[in-house]
Amino acid sequence: MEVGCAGGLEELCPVCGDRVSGYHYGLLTCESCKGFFKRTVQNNKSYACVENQRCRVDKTQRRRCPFCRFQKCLYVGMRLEAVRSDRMRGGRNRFGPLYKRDRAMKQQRRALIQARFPPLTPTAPQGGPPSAGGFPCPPPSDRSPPAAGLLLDPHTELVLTVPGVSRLVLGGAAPPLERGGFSRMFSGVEQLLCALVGWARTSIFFRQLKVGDQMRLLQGCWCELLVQDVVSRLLLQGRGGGSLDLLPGPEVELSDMVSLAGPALVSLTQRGAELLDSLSFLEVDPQEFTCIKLLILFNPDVRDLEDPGFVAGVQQQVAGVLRESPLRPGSPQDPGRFPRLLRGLSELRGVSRQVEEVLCCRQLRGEVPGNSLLSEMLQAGGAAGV
DNA sequence: TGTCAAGGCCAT
DNA sequence: ATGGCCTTGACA
Ligand SMILES: [Zn+2]
Ligand SMILES: [Zn+2]
Repeated sequence: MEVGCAGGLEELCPVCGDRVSGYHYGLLTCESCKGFFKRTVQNNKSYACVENQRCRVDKTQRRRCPFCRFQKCLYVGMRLEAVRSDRMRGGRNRFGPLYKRDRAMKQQRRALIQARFPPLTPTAPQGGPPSAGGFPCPPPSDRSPPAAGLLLDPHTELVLTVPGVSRLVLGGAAPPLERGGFSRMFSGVEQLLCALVGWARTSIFFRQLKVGDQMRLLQGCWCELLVQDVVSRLLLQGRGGGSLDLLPGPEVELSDMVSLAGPALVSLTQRGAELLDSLSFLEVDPQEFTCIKLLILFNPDVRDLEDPGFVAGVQQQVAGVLRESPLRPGSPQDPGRFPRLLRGLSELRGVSRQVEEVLCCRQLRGEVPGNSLLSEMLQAGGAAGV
């Protein structure tokens, strides 16, 4: 458990809460989680959880369930790529600059905080906000414009470029499925998933949840977020140009697709096309897409939430913004628009279920690498019965 | 040349 | 299998 060294950083390991010993595989962690992550990835170990993937991982219980420990490692952002397959020692990797920036950021923030509050600052993020009433910044009193501004986080406009995902998820399968096709898509999905987790964690409401609830929400909606992200990117990029060239997939004939990928992907492709059609007709704008993303994330129906009331509260607020937001400055509010958007959302959920099914099949065929975020998400979803 | 994250070692 | 401590080595 680490011999105590005075002074040093007062930072805690995001996985188990033990003392941090430096940057390891992408972020500050303790020595034991560093070793655990290394062993797991190097030896390609896979664990099973005898509970429901919800075990507490802290300094005293971290050895009890390696599955949940590793799941948390991935969740907090430890990077598989930082484990060297050639086992080369020493030197620096491509995360060096990231560590440097992170250090600078922390120091800057520390200085700022100390300047403001000389003696105080125990750095309290929040315990558990009660329910509906406890929103810190925006009392729902104000009218729509400021509320919208507070709800939308700055990462909204982040555009992720993930080659291959849009075509494979919504546009059917690329022909060379057997060699490289899926693994290319997998890596795209993995990156996107990682980015989506990062996006969620920038949300101020999301950060007020306990980590357990954060994970439960993401395990419940990762695939919907994935689909939504791809859809919104296609629509926002495609507007202005010819619409939706990507859709049937320029390279693959429908008949080829049936023989190559089976009917499941074809029906998925068609549903995806329908979804894109209806949303493109609605001309959903980026702000609305962000609201939809938040509605997807804050789903109070997810099982076993510790604080479903808070999640429901956020959901209602976001829905309110979406319902009342003044759309284009010129056009009047259309009272029928909000229901149509919700209808689109439920279509999206249907597509998501099919995508998840396809990915799940891939996993059963052993095509999804273990030790991946995608694999963890699929396992959690399957175990929960969704 | 010092730094410090990667991998290795080995008592527990 | 775990985790505290050791060695390595690209980069500044
Ligand atoms: Zn730890
Ligand atoms: Zn567990």
